Amino acid sequence: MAVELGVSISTVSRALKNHPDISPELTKKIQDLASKWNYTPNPLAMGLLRQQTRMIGVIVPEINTHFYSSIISGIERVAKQHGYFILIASSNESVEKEKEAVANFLKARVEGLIVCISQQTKRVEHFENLIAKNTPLVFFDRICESLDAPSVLANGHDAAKKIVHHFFSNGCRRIAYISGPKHLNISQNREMGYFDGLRECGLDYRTELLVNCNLDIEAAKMATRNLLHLNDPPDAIFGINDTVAFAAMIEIKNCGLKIPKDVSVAGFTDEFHSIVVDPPLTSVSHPTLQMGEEAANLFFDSLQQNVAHKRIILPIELVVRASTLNTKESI
Amino acid sequence: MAVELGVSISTVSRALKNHPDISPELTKKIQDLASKWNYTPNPLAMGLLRQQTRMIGVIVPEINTHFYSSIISGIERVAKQHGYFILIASSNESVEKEKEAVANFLKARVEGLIVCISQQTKRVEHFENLIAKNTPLVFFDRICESLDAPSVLANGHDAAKKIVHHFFSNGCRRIAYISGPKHLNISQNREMGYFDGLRECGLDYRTELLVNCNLDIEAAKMATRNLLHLNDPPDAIFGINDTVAFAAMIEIKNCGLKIPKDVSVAGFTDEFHSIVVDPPLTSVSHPTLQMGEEAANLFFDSLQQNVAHKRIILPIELVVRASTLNTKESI
DNA sequence: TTGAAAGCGCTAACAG
DNA sequence: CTGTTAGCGCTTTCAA
Repeated sequence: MAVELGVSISTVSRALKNHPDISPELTKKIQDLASKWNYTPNPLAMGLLRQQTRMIGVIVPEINTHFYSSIISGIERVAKQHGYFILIASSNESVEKEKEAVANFLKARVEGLIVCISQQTKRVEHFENLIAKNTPLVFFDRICESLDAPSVLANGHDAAKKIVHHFFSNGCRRIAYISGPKHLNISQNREMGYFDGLRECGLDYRTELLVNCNLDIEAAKMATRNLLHLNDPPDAIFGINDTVAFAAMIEIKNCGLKIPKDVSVAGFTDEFHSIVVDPPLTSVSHPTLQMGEEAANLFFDSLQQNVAHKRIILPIELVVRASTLNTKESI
Repeated sequence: MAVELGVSISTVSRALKNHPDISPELTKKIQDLASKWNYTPNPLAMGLLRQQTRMIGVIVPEINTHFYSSIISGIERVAKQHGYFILIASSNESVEKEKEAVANFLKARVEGLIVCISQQTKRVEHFENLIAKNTPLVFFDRICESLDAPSVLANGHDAAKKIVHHFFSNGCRRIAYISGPKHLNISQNREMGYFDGLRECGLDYRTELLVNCNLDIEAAKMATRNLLHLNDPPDAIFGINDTVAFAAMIEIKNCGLKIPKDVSVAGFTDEFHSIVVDPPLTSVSHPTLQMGEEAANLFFDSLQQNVAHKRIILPIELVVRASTLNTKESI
């Protein structure tokens, strides 16, 4: 401490925060010395005193996908504005790892959590505990419907509906949807949109064209293969996310079929990857950065407990590219 | 504290760490109560006492790319094994943001840093300071050659050489290399490999076929366009990383040329994206997860200061796919 | 075998 | 205007 070179310890503390009680000259002298030694207050001491760590725990199913890593970017950006750091853990789609991550974060005394639940997560005691303890908790994308917590989602219902309409107006009549695990809200929302879309287009819902599969490449490839081997195979496939959409594209090509001539494909995907695949993929924009930012905003809102638990539903936009642009013979 | 329900505060502390001085029964009683209340020691108090935070700062140019996010995964994995957390900041390829991140991490009292420098970074005082203060510092992928710090790299020299040889044996004779900023070690290493490869194949180095560009999509597209508009345009392009390789693919197609018939393409890319583009991209495997793990290992080595500063060079592997498989007419 | 007390770095009453 | 003191939660000598 700068005690040595002037006065007492608390004077320094006060001077550093421009306390009006300290004489301007002294204040200046102390501040100069502090910046010369580039002193910064020890956050551990502060944290201990105030019982706050200025850290947020973030749990995602995977770190190394564009989707989650851009959401993390978004969270990081607003966390930084508030002078907070984020700690990141990935559940690898496993409930056990998710629970473990929650426990670790609690040990580390994060001030709250921002999470996207794992594919496996059905029981949610580990989150109920947090809510009971009044720990700020925000969900994004995949949320726990049973829990009263703030959350951010993309409008999957609208997305699926728009895609069905788009397929229909390009002549597709046997529209398939590869969905995720049934219990996930994202699966359900998009399913509802799919149903509504079909109905509005006057198409019948055919059970075999809606498949639920795990959200990984292999499962999605398998699902695609099964669809293509139906007696009356689909002429369009909508994938619940980019993993699924890309897997479907790979598999369609493997079967010697052409996109979009034989099968149209669309999915939820980010700009860059949609362009880079061939043919460019018609997709619904996933507003990832914004989702991260909104999630972080909700987090800081609930830190200050100044709001009811909001659910933010982000609008999506259909971006039409070559993977669906065709006129099917059935027209 | 569990003082209330038994004895004194230091007894509890000891019991929790199975100190031999405490009677077994008391120990058990205390531990039971602790786990019932699920007590965990406050890391802030511990940190304050021991002057350690068990946090590592990680700085990457971007979070939301597969390359960096998988490296982060790798770092996270071994950090977790050591009971450490990682804090992440992205420089967005800007030196200023990089410096800011270093300063923030220092304020947060991380125990050290693991970093991949930004594209802009030429002057490195902000890192020299760390080394002077004996703060553990590890570089990966893009390193500061002038600094004596442990680091992990992929073998870019070997990669470039292998790619040139592969191009050559498929009949390519006008092999271009789109490199990054000259001052980056990754640009240089791959350039050297490019030169060596050309020499070994008996090809002349032609200045106009080696271009340095910034590592973003637009710059890479522009560089590709320029190459394609040469009087004697290349019949093969090697991109320094995936951003560049994909940008080149997009641009080649935009010009109405076929891959690989007119121009072969290869780059440094991860498995998944290489497969998903069309045609599948011949590429050098980027051992990202491993790079992250090794970086973290080096970090913990230098925390215990028990080693000389190592440089780890990870082997790479050429994976041949359709983007280069052809027989050029010149054969 | 256990308790008391100091101290990690800092802030904020409370005194002067 | 400035100094003293207590205390945030914990470990660790030093005493008992």
